[in-house]
Amino acid sequence: MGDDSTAAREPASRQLAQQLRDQISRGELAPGDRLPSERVMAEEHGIARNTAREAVRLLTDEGLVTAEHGRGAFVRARPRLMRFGQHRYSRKVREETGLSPFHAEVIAQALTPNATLDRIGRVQPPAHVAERLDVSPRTRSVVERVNWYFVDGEPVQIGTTYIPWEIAKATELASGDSLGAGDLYARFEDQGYAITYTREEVTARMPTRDEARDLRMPSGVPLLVVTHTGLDAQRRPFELTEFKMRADHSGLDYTMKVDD
Amino acid sequence: MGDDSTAAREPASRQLAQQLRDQISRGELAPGDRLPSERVMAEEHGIARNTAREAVRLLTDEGLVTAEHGRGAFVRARPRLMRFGQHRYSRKVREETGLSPFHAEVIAQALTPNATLDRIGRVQPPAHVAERLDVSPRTRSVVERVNWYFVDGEPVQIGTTYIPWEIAKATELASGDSLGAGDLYARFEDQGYAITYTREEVTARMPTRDEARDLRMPSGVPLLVVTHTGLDAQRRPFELTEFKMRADHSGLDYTMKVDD
DNA sequence: TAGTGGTCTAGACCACCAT
DNA sequence: TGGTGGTCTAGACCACTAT
Repeated sequence: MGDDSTAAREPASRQLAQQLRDQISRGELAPGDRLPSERVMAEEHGIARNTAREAVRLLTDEGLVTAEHGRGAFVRARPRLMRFGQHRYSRKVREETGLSPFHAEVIAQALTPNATLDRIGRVQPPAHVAERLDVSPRTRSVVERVNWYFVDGEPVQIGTTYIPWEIAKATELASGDSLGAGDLYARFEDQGYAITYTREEVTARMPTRDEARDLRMPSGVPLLVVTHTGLDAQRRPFELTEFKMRADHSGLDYTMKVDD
Repeated sequence: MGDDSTAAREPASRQLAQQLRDQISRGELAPGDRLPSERVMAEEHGIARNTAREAVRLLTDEGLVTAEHGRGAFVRARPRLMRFGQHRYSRKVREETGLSPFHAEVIAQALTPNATLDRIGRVQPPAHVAERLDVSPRTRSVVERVNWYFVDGEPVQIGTTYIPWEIAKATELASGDSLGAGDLYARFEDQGYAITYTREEVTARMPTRDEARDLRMPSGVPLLVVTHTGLDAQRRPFELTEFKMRADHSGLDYTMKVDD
């Protein structure tokens, strides 16, 4: 802060946190650098280790720093932000590359994508899914496909796709077999559902412990939750995917026409 | 957890946190309920107060609980989520209601909106703004308008709008006077810029201390950051607004046509 | 093995809120 | 005033990483 009378009223842990924040913003501590150890900072500032520890915690909660057990606390390097927009559903992209939207987007950024089908089954849809897909929530009437998405080997997104059973049955969409060229949306087109509109509902929240573990998320990183509904030319919904993305790796970028 | 061998390996603070999580998800602790005090939980579980405190902290970091100094720790009530979409820029909505996009949206949800112009000035645009507005970053060539948005008296969004000086000069856009009927986008239309396309870039991150204070954000709530660019029919950018929204109050809801 | 962060103890005092 | 969360101390042992 610089102002003595103000600083003196601040708890020691916050003063130390502010000092570290300043060093980071001035570049004295660069991304990837290790902070002094808690014990060292405690001794240097004449405070208890727990107080220094609290300072580091404040910074990890802000997403500025990540602590690694046994190694130290490091200034977070901002990974390249991948931006996903509505053109990931483009037919042209699909036909020209034969790739899924995710693969096309990641390759376009000169990184290495990978996706795996983690789980597939026939389930009762959650209420918000049933509502958007216009199916009954009380029957096992949708196929659920859980996909994990990786960039350079690191998991960055988990996508759960729900497809009405009437559409998916007797196709690769329900069987778990390879989806073939053009991936998911090409198979929908085979069934007469060409994706024409997409509704994207976006929220953010902190991950649960399980989500943080699955996506190897450092603390202080929120989850971006995108509920995507695929609609055909008649605006009939035929597919819903809920994406959970690490907000430090992924963002969204939509360009759309404004309603009249 | 229920599984002794697993639970025994979990630290006491996490075990207590999990127990509280379970009580919340079972409804035994309902939104708004106060948790037992740290001292009470410590005694009941035969642990130190700091250990019970750590359990509560884990829950606040997940956004499940908020602690209030001197009062207690409470199960967070999920406020109604407001959804903002591209129709907030609709000319029809504007002309029929005479309201700004924000006002129209909040009133539609039966809540009370309020917005104030906090600051206005002529500045050098930040690099990402200059790039998107296609103006030079080295001159004081954009008007910056900082608006605060309130729902039922609570601040929920801060929007910073940048307008090229050539467009804003000699209009209410630059003077800080009332914008009149139809608000911002009606004034752009006066200048020959009818909003036709909108580009919306969405990311999420934890708030800084200042942002958390300004928006009175409890810990464990991320910030949704939306960079909106307004484009006319020729896809010329004429305005950029960066919204910072409390992710627990606001979400986004876009429906758009998929690119060919 | 030495050094790091992760967890925990058993206290203490302060700041805030309700009564 | 008594109870709450917020901060702090001065230790301790454990779990993990690197050498």
